[in-house]
Amino acid sequence: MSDRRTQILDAAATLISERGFTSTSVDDVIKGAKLSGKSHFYHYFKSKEELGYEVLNRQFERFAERGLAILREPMIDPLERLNLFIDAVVALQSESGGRRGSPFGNLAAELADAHEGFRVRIEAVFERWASQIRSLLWEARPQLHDDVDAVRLSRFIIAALEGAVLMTRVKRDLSVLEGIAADLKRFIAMHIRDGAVMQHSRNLE
Amino acid sequence: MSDRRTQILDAAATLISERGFTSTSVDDVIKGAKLSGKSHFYHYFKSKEELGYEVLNRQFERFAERGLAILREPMIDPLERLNLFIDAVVALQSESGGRRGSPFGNLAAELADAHEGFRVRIEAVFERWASQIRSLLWEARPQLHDDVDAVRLSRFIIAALEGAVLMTRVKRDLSVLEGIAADLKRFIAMHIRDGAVMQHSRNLE
DNA sequence: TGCGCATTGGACCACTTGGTCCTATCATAT
DNA sequence: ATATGATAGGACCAAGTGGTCCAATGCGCA
Repeated sequence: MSDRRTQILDAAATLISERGFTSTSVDDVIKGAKLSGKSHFYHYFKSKEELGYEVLNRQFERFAERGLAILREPMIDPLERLNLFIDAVVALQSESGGRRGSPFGNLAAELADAHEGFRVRIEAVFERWASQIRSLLWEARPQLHDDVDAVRLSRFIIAALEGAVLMTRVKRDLSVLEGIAADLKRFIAMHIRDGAVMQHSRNLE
Repeated sequence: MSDRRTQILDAAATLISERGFTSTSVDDVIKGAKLSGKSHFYHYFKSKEELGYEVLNRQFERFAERGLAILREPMIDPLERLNLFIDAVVALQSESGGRRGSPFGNLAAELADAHEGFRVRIEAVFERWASQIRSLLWEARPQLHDDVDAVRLSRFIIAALEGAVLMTRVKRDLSVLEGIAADLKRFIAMHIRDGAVMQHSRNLE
């Protein structure tokens, strides 16, 4: 992929995460990516919409590198991985100083009702995310109560994190996210079978 | 307050909850409220911004009627009230068929970073909401573990509900919200002191 | 040398945005 | 009778929107 293209995508990603999709104009993106003019932009993207879709994809891939990779890590106890994943979400949010949360949550709230194309794509993002957590829970099932509903629990985790990121943004206070993350871990721990021990943390002791 | 004013506010509230604040134009509101023209609108509101603020206030008051009133209900066991409150949020969402969630969550995601005026007002809404839950938890403290942190727990409840509403909107599936609501109740129940019983449900048996 | 893509730069398009201003009509309360 | 506020309707504004088109340059690759 050409250099310019990614440059445009990066600039757009920043702007969209700051101001939302509708409030980010093509001219803003052009300024942000230091292009010479409209023709230059439309040389790479056929419309603003297409730009948005590609930004969404890229953002997901980036997030996948950091967040989902942790969920898949084969050498660590699955439930331990889940905690690390939650920590990663907190860390990601910290980087922007508590502002601009998960780019998916933002776009979801902005466009879920208004723009079907985006809604479907965001749904797919959440689904891949959820399925990764589900398979992790499946892997951890020896340590979990028999009645744990992986579908429901995975949704709960995502919802709690998205909600936490949103509140953190509104309150401009990272400790909100930290507190919720800690509670979420406790909620997950609630599903652990009595007497079950994390396999890896035991080895480490 | 004049009839027209509330008519405009109602139309605006609907439009904003459907398409967001930035994507709702003054002309849209004028059409929605069946006004004769711009001058008619600006006869009642000095700017679109002011309109937005008043819509936010109204929406909060309306929500307060339904949701917060339940939290205050003096004749019901506090923890039972909390469950009823969660049910009310689910019911509210059901009315719009799983679409357009909490108007605060929507506006929060859209404007928290971009528009300080809205951010502050939304923060105030969440705070009043949280404080109502906090005082409920305080009331319920005889039934709760000593180490329950009311501030954190109240935030967790709000975050989980906001996140749940968001996911429900994205997935266009009300059962998502219902599942998360059920899990949230279980999480709250986790904080109940061993042997404690809900005062009122006992009376009813 | 020439082909094709990348880049530059700007004119231009129809349309929408929030907002102002002006005039005129109508009812109601003083 | 008169002032006040609601209603109506339209002209107008500067600025911004996404998007098109064109002409002229680079620039490397065959």
